[in-house]
Amino acid sequence: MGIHERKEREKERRRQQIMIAAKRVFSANGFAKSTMEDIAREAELSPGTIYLYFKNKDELYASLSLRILQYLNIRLKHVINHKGLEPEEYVEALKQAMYDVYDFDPLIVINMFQLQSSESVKNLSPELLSEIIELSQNSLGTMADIFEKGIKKGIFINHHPQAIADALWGMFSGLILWEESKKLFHENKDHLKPNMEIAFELFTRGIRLHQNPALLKDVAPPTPQ
Amino acid sequence: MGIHERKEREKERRRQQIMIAAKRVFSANGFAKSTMEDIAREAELSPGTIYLYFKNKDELYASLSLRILQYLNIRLKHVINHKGLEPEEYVEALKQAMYDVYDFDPLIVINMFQLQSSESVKNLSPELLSEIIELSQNSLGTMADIFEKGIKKGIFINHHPQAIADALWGMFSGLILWEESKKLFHENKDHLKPNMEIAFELFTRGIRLHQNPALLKDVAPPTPQ
Amino acid sequence: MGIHERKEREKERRRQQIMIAAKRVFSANGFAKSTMEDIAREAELSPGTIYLYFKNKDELYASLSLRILQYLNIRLKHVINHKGLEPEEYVEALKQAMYDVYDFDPLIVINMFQLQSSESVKNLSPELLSEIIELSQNSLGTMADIFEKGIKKGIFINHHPQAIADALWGMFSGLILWEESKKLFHENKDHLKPNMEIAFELFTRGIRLHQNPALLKDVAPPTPQ
Amino acid sequence: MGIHERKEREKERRRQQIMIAAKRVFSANGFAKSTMEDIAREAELSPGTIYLYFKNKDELYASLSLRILQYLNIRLKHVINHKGLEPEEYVEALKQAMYDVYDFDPLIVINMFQLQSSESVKNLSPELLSEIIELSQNSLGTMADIFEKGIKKGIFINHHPQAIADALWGMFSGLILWEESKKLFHENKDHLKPNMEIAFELFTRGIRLHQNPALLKDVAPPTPQ
DNA sequence: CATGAATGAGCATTCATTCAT
DNA sequence: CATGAATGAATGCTCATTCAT
Repeated sequence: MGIHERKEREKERRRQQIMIAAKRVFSANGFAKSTMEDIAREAELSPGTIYLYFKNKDELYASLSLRILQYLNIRLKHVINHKGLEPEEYVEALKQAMYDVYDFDPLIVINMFQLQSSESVKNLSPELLSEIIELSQNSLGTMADIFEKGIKKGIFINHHPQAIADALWGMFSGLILWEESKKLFHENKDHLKPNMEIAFELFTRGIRLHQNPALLKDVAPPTPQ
Repeated sequence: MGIHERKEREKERRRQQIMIAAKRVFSANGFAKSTMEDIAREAELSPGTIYLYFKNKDELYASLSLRILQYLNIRLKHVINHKGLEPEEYVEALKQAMYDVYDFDPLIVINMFQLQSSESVKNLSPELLSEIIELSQNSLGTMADIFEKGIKKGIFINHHPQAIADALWGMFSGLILWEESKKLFHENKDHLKPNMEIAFELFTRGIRLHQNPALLKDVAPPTPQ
Repeated sequence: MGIHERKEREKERRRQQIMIAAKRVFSANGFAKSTMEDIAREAELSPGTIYLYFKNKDELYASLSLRILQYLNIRLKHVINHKGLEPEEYVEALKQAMYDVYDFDPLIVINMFQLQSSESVKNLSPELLSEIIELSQNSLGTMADIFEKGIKKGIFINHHPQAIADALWGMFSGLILWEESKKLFHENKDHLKPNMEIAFELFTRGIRLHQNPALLKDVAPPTPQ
Repeated sequence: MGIHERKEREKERRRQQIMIAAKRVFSANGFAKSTMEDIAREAELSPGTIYLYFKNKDELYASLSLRILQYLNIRLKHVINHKGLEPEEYVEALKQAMYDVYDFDPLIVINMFQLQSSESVKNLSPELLSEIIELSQNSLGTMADIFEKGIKKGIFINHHPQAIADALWGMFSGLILWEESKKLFHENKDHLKPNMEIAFELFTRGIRLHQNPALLKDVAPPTPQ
């Protein structure tokens, strides 16, 4: 391994170190209430060092979104590359991929929505911004591909695949956000996984054209009162 | 009407005026990048005046969430108070209520999640905070009540009603957020309503134990290829 | 006097107060080593207040140059408006005007040259910049007009009037700068006035076509040794 | 040549390399807006290396002034050592020396005045400071010697020679500064040399007791209007 | 009540300087 | 010697908040 390559690797490690610290701080305090010094302290670096790796606070923030998108994208690629599965199996794999994304970084999905500020977008380098855009398009596109398989096979409901993908992703991220805010206000323990399980089940039931009676066995209707 | 009452009314009008301005500014720039002066200018008031009506920036921000929750709560009360409907009809009314919430204030749902910061919560008056908590619990509880009706009647899938309500709310707000961020990055026109329509359809299909063949007529499966 | 007018006047007073403080601080420490807090302290104001009156440090700095240019311009206008003088008398009045400029603000002429940085220019508002440019052109133009009178009358040497004006202004400001730096290094007391007196005498002797023997009486050549 | 001597020479080359880069950067951006990294990049060295040759930014800056003073001093020594010239010829040689200084480093004369900051002086090593002081005294003294010759011969006006030298130096450096600032603001092309030519002519006319009619041939008065 | 000028603590960012390699 | 990553103190600037009018 050349000296250049080692340096490059070291540099990447630093970026990761900073991003991990930033994730923690932003997740705990939100963007506005997190200071670069907080993040530096968490990363056990000096404030100046952070600016060697990230142009500014907004860009550091956005990089966290990029990171989760990259992971999502990779996981989705894996799913779609797994040939010869039935549509139902693809959806199951998709669900698992999304769970993994959640496990990879439960809170950070929130951040993607905080990029909502057009002021923030101004501070991002065009490269970073376009990378985020491309990855999010790719990811949703891959999800849509999965649904398209089922629709073509006549197993899933005949809606525009992209709309189905949007609905799933919206539900997924919305639930995470929702649980987070419940945690904040209601101090409830995280029962997100179970909730998400239910949501996914409802969703996949919803897209199937023909319900599988076997799936209903656990949810037999109560005796009407 | 007494003079006191008139004053009270006038005061409330001012609060509304400020909140409307705040909504616009926060929606456009996010919490961190919005200044009190921006809001004051938008409200055609002086910065000082805002502090006569709201304790601080965090509280003004949180008040927006309270407002949408109040509206949601009222609409949900209306639904549940409408006696004698079938569960399916309740769900349909619920959907309509949520659309109305979205129409009432399309962007502000986002704000509720920006309260994520525990730093922000510290700056809220206990009254405001508990009001928010109570209203959100009430709202979700009412939604759960609706689903419970269907479950008891054996029409809906037998899951904990609260979990179903959470899933629906997560999906609803997640979609709004998702569409917002798409607007920002992809400059797409808002096809949120259609997307939300599809999402709700999938969701309600998912909770029903027996699919209504009539509902499938528009979505007949394509001839398998 | 209307309330608006009084406010305007108050505002102008503040600007002056800040500029006086800024002049002192910049003169003592130079641009780089002067901090906005230093200036605020000197002005007995808070740092934030300065930014209500000046966009940034560069603009505050440049405003000092504008101020001296405004004064110079006014004084020069007075000279040229004084009709019916002989060219020699105009030059004498010009000299006096420049002395007054020097008395008005001995050190600040220096600042005009520190604007030398193109980086600084980028931070100036276009209005301020163009005002500075216009005033300096006006001032030099007026000076040139004075020399032109003498040239037309055949009393002064026939050079382009603007070049003569440039030479005079260069000499004037150069001497101030030179004395300043001598003060710094040599800790000499200010004998600028006498030096400037001599410089002006040499200069005016230089532009006259026919020397007035009377003027030489004080400077009779020493007996050759 | 010993190995030590070669090393010494190599070291000196590096110092020159850095100073040339520093000159460019400081001239373009001024002291405040120039960073050590800018200079390092311009010198194709690393920031750390600069500190092997210069104690700090202020000292690097001051060294530029020292350099020009050294050159000026050498040139002036040459003039005064040229025995047997007439005073007029000495002045002509002096003028040429100053032009050469200007050619050697047109912009850097400016820097000498930026040392105006007493804060900067604090950061200089006493040796450097005293060297600057000594050289500037020497240079001006040498110039004074030249004028003294003419005064003693009864050719030049009988003023204190040092005052005449100051006037000339002030005029010279002031013109450079003035042209520089005109370049910045007015975007004029550099007609400094012609302007300086005129200034010198006026000056030397001014110091001569008896005007040489031959010198006026190019500047015959226009026919009075 | 309303104002908006003033505040000053707070923060993002810079950059001269250092030092391990 | 040379490097350049890391430092962290310094500083320009912002902006939530106050308060005299």
